[in-house]
Amino acid sequence: MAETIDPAGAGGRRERKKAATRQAIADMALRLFLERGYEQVGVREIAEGADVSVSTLFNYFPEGKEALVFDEDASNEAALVRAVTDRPPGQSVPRALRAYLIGFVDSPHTRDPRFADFQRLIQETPALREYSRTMWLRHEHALARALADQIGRPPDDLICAAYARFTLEILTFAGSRPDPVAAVDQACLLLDQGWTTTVTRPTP
Amino acid sequence: MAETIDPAGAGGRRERKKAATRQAIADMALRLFLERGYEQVGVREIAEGADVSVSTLFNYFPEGKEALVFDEDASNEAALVRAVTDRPPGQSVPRALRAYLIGFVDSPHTRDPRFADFQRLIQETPALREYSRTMWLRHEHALARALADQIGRPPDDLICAAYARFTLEILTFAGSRPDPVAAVDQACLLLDQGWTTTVTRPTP
DNA sequence: CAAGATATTTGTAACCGCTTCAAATATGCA
DNA sequence: TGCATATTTGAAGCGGTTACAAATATCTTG
Repeated sequence: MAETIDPAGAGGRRERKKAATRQAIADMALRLFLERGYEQVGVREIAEGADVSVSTLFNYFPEGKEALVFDEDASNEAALVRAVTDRPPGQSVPRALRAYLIGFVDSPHTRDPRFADFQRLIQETPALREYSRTMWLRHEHALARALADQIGRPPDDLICAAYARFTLEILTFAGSRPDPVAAVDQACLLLDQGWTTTVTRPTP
Repeated sequence: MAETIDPAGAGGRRERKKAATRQAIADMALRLFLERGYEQVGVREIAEGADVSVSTLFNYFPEGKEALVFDEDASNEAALVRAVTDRPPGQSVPRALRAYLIGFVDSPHTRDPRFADFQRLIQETPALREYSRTMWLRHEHALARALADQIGRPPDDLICAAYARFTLEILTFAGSRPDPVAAVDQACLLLDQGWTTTVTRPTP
């Protein structure tokens, strides 16, 4: 089959070149997007700038133009779920999630001015906003199941599903606000009440 | 200037023809979409079927292909806001909104099989789901202001904004569920708690 | 009703994102 | 070295969308 073993990480020359090419494309894309705006830069131009053909570009990013921006961003699902399951003892689920969400809008990484530009680009570009939200919302099921598991309800429990959806939606909401940290805070407060009072009751 | 007075409704021959053309386009589009699926039908074919040029089609629907499906749907903002402001005395805001939302997923209109097909088309087509949600979310600001107004907080109050966003998001959430009525119900329950306990406190 | 001012429709050409495909080209390996 | 396999490439094309100028239809006014 494909893939001669090549254990753990970057081995052959081939792999290295591939990684470099991918990087070159993503870098050029982001550079141009930040310079002149997402819509003002064509995929042909990016390919040109990265010195590859358009075919190659799409070979590396089959998910489309938007994906060029989110290369190696890939917020991972495991961490989200762990935030719930591995929370310090005594800490409530809403608290744990709040802490996790706050990390996205207020952390050392967030205060890097380059990250601010990046964030602004996404927020200003509807296509990127949508794409970002869609990616993030992919974790809905996993979160819902984790929540249900925590309180001993069936994996498809409606309350858990709704709470998961809303929780994830908090980030998109916050992103559209002048003060994202405050927004996350208030939105969490809102959901917190509903969760605790609803969950401490028996299943309907 | 433009528009000789022409009070209240359909006057000249021109207006009538325009309305007819628009209708013909939208009808043909929906017919084909339902028959063979949104992605399997090209805009050129729709124009052909409605006996207009592609230019004309886009002249009537500059918002793009998706808009062909939502012609004269246009859920109106006024009704949403009124659901809050004109609610029966003694009824809470969450109750009023719940009733309004339930109307979307459970009403005589909803049980028309043609509407079910329509709904299924949207739900099955990512582009249409997105478009629909975006349209619906346009009312966020109006709802948030109405809410703030009801409880005497500043128009840009964060809790009101969050509550408005989540409330509107309920419909998209419900749409993705096997039993939308139950979903609306549970989601409303969740938000209800947060609203009442948060709102009955003084501004932070 | 004839004209002229306006609005609408049309065809054409083109751009953009994206896909397909077969022909190079590069790489890894025996 | 030579062959199998990956990768890259260019060209051609599709579907959505826009720009534009040339027809065509409608309305208005004399």
